[in-house]
Amino acid sequence: MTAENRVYKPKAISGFPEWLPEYRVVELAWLDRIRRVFESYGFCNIETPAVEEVDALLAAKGGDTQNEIYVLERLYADPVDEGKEARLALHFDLTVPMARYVAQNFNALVFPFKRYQLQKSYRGERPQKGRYREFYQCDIDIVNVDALPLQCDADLAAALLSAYKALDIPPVVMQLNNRKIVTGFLKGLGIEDATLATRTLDKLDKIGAKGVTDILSAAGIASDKITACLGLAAIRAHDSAFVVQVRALGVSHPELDEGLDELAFVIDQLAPQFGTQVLVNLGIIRGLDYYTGTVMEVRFADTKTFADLSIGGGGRYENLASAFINQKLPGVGASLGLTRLFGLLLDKNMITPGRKCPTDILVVLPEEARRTEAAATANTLRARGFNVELYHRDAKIKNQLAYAEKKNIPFVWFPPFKDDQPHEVKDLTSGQQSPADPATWERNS
RNA sequence: GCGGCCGUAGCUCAGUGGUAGAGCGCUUGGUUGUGGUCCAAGAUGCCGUGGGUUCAAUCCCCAUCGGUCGCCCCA
Repeated sequence: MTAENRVYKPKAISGFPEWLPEYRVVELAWLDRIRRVFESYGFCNIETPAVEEVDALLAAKGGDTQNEIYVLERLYADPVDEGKEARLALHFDLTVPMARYVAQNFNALVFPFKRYQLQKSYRGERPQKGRYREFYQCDIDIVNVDALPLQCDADLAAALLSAYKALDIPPVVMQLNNRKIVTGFLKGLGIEDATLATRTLDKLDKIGAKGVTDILSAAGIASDKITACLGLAAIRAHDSAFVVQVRALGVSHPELDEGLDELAFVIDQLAPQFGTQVLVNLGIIRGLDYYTGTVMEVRFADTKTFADLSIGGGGRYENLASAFINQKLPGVGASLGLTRLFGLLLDKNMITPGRKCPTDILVVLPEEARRTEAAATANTLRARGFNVELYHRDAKIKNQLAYAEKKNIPFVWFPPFKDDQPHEVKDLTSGQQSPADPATWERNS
């Protein structure tokens, strides 16, 4: 082995998934179906650049996402240019770019603005199960000026859940809550540090009631208040029956009342269409601080098989674009985590692979002297809408057939091997072969 | 940013202090124009990288890089 034929051994870059053609074709089909569902609810598509200005991302930051931002730089940047151009970074979600887009095109858009985006997002974090550094997000949002009717929360949740239902995946459940219920409840109890309390309650499933109690009592919260919080977080319902259960805890606050009314409205809108696929779960909080009302989270119904990973979610935000425009723009948005969803199912061998190539017909090359003729046959078939490959070299028929077999090409076309011989087509599934005319042949003839 | 485990052929993995193997895959052949099976032959490895211990390291020790799982946070 000499230095010159030494290869750079390729390796997978952790967190940047890529699939084989037979799986990519499935992913593409899913993207198509999701798109169809979103459009069926009247959402229009936009695409924003992979990058935003760093300052724009930071201005609208939500949570701790800023330390996950990938910054763009030139490998050999000219020091003279330094500082002349705004620093760019890859977007970590699609909500911030959308907010910037809405602010920028404010006069040209019609409100309420309903849009979807199917694009990749980038996060510089340590990858692990179900977590990627480059991943598809299928985002839908509704944004309006000044006020956004609660009906939009229900519509958006319906559009999101319908997208999952359009895919060949195990059953999912959408869990719903309203931030105002949680914050109002905490205020009613007189708990000051709402952030700590909500964040801790959000981990209830993971660390258990004891874990939550330990953390909250260490923060100086009285045990009867902790018990009340745990009682709230334990409430589940498929309809507005949860309101009575919350009232029974004996806490009252105007914000709590507001949240209860809102969530009751949303669940009553969704229950007739989705039944038990929507679930009020007052233990769902979600991390992002900018949510102010409805929050939703989608998971597989079978939490044992798929861990308890969220495969999508979103919520209501009162003023998303305040960093970009002096207008009040409330919205509701959600994201379907396609890459996570796909990756989880792939791990479990639950994705049925598609074909390895789109080719419908392989045209056999009988011998070099008949190449022009065979190429003409291929073109005739292409013109009629078939996906056609002409075998790429003069080879034994056996090899040409084996190629078709390996690539899952369903039909092999035999042009004449001798003058005055008819064309023949072979169905590789059945093995049957019969004379055919390239100008008139149909698949199921 | 922190912790656990792991790095041997394209893939999945065995293995030994004296420089390596299997299965799958790949290439070719089993004659004249026909695949999947079967049979035969063949190619492919700085045993992640750097240092240390040793007569000798793929194996032991250290470091480093990479992978993976978890914490944090999130789709």
